[in-house]
Amino acid sequence: MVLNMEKHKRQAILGKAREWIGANGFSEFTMSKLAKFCGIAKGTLYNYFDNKEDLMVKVVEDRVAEIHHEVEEILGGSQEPEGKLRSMIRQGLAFYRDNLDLLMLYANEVKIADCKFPSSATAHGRFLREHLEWFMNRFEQLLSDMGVKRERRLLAYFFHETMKNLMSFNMLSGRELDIDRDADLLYSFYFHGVEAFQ
Amino acid sequence: MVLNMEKHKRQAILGKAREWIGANGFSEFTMSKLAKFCGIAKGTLYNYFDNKEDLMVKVVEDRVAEIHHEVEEILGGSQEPEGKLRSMIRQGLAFYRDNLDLLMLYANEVKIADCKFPSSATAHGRFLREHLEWFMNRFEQLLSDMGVKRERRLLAYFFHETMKNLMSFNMLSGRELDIDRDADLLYSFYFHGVEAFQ
Amino acid sequence: MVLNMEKHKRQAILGKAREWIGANGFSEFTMSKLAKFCGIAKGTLYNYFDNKEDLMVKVVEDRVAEIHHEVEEILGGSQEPEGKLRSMIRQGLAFYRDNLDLLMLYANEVKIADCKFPSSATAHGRFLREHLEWFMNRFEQLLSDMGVKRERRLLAYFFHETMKNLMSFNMLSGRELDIDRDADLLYSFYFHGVEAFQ
Amino acid sequence: MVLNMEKHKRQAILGKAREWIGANGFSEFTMSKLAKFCGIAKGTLYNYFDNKEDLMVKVVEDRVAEIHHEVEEILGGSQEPEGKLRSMIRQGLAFYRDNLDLLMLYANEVKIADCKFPSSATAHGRFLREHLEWFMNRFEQLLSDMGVKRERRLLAYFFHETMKNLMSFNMLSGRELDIDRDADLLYSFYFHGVEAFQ
DNA sequence: CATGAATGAGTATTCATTCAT
DNA sequence: CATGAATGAATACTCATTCAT
Repeated sequence: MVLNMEKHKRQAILGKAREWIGANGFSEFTMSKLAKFCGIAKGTLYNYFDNKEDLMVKVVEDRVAEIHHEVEEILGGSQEPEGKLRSMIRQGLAFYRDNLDLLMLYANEVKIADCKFPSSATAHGRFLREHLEWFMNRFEQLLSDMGVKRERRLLAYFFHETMKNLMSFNMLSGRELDIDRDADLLYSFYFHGVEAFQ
Repeated sequence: MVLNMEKHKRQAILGKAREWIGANGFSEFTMSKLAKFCGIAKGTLYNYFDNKEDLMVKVVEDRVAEIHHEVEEILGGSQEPEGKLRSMIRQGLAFYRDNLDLLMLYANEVKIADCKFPSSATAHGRFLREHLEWFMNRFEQLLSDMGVKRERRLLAYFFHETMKNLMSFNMLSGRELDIDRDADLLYSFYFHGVEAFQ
Repeated sequence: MVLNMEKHKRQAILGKAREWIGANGFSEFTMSKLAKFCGIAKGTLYNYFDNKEDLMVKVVEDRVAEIHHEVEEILGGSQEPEGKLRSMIRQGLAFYRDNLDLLMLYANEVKIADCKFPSSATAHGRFLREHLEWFMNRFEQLLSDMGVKRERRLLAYFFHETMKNLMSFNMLSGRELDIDRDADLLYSFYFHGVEAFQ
Repeated sequence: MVLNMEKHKRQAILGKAREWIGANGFSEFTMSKLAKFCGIAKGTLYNYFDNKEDLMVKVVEDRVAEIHHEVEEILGGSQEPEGKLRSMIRQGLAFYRDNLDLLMLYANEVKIADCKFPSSATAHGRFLREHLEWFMNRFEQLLSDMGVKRERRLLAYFFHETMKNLMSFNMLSGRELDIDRDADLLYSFYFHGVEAFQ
């Protein structure tokens, strides 16, 4: 019961946190603001989360679990490889559309610096890198199925980043996301390169 | 002479700043830490730079000028379009190899958040975005020369990002940069897509 | 209740601030010193006041409201003009006796400089000047009732200042305030000038 | 020779300091700004003055000497007392017109607080208070000559302050100083009080 | 003497975290 | 469990003063 209630409240807080970050950006995020936004006391947050880092990990955690699940469904399904690739793209675009803050998190927190000096890495940054690792491992298999012979890991990474790049491009240039059009574009670019646009 | 000394010290501080940022990431960067890292007093920094923002812009400024110059040389040269593309890749890789901290700056400071919340944008972030704008404008011409009919702006952005992606990938996975090999890889991926690796 | 406690502490801090300023003057006043003087942490001050300016305005605000009220009562009453003038003097002296720090605030913060350089004016300085304005407007009426034909505004200002001058004189020369005696003195000087002392 | 040069430069710096303070107000005054305004190095200032306090005393010193001299001339002259009083007023108004910064200095630095806590007093504040003391002593004699029987010291103080009050009033209300008119006004007020304006 | 780079203590302010209620 | 007042270390920045050249 209590645990249940606890879980509920925890989830409610996380939802609010996402909402806030999505609306106001990441660097302005503070515990006070979150508490006020949730309509609870600052101290209460610390009953549910060890600290800000912990909360930030949890903010990401379940949505990353969600991706894991969706990716598993697509890659473990019975479509042709190309169909899977297209599905991956559509799912990725839809996901980032609904979780724009994660895009920012990725941009800001999956830091190269953390690789050189892991001690200074943030917990949520580490978490995101672990997910990236998992994703690349998983995606390499698809590339293998598609007959890709070399550099599968790099290409897996490119896939992950290129999708974010498209979202970033849209944001930076004020272009609207159109999943049908943009999924096609991405597929063409990723599979055939610039050549496809000649 | 004195001016020379001033310039020297200014450059020395900027060098140290780059070193620090390269090693520890951007968001942890403070004036106190830099002062200590330089072995000078906090106040001294303010004899050379108006404020933190100013210093951070200066950290980027001259090297961006350097890129501008090199890019102009390649794109304004007499090579075939494909030759130019290859040269751009080699130049870009070499540049990032020598200026690894700029990679982080880009990752951390060309923020999507700043497009949604421009008020919170930093001066050096704006500076980098302006450079990006310039680069894309310039690169679109090459794509046009290569006969690319559609989505040239997006593809220009992809070029810029893909190069950084390769560098990031190397860092994240501990892979060594090999300009010959990696330039070929990038050319293949960018021009022909994943297909080229089948 | 809680609000009550809050208000209490807020008032306690303001009281301490007045005490400190009364004892040490205004230009030396800092948030650190106040915090230490209150025996609380620096950050705590910011739980009660937005910033130093805000605190300094609040230091003055309620007591100025008090003067407003008392002045209205006297000037709006049914005494003869001369009676009103005498009452004003007694009230003013009593007020400054009980709020010596305000004397310093006036001396230091209703700055002539702020008129020449309004950009550098402080919020509490502006506040005090607005009160002065109000007072002069109000007092001009009394002078009119007394049959004063010319220079009423200047004379209103002289009234305000002369009262402060007496207080300052007492402080500077170690003379004790004696309201009966000093009210008479002021009345004589203000109404009849030096002549009255011949 | 050298001493002469030294004295010359010292005076030049003091002149510049007055000019700066008169133009920009007192609270913004810093050694760096003065050095730049003089076109010399910061360190040079310290060859001529022990510290900022010392410089600020010297800024006042000679002009106060000037007043001393003028006051002596008037009070020691052969005019009738009333003539002397009128001369004092005209001389005072002219002096403050030409040395507006001293008005600010008086307002800000002859602090009541310094009487209660002399340890925190500034050197130039002390200097100004000493001058005030001298002035009051000197002026009391005139009042005596005019047949003033009581409260001569207080009235001397009032004289000093009232003159400043008129200047302040002009500044605060944007009124222009007109020495003929304002000297008459002051004489009437000081000698006959408000009564004279009925 | 003149210089001006270097200093460091000091200023206002923020914010993650704790703890008595 | 919930609260929110209190904390204090940290941040960017200033400026009177010193001292090697």
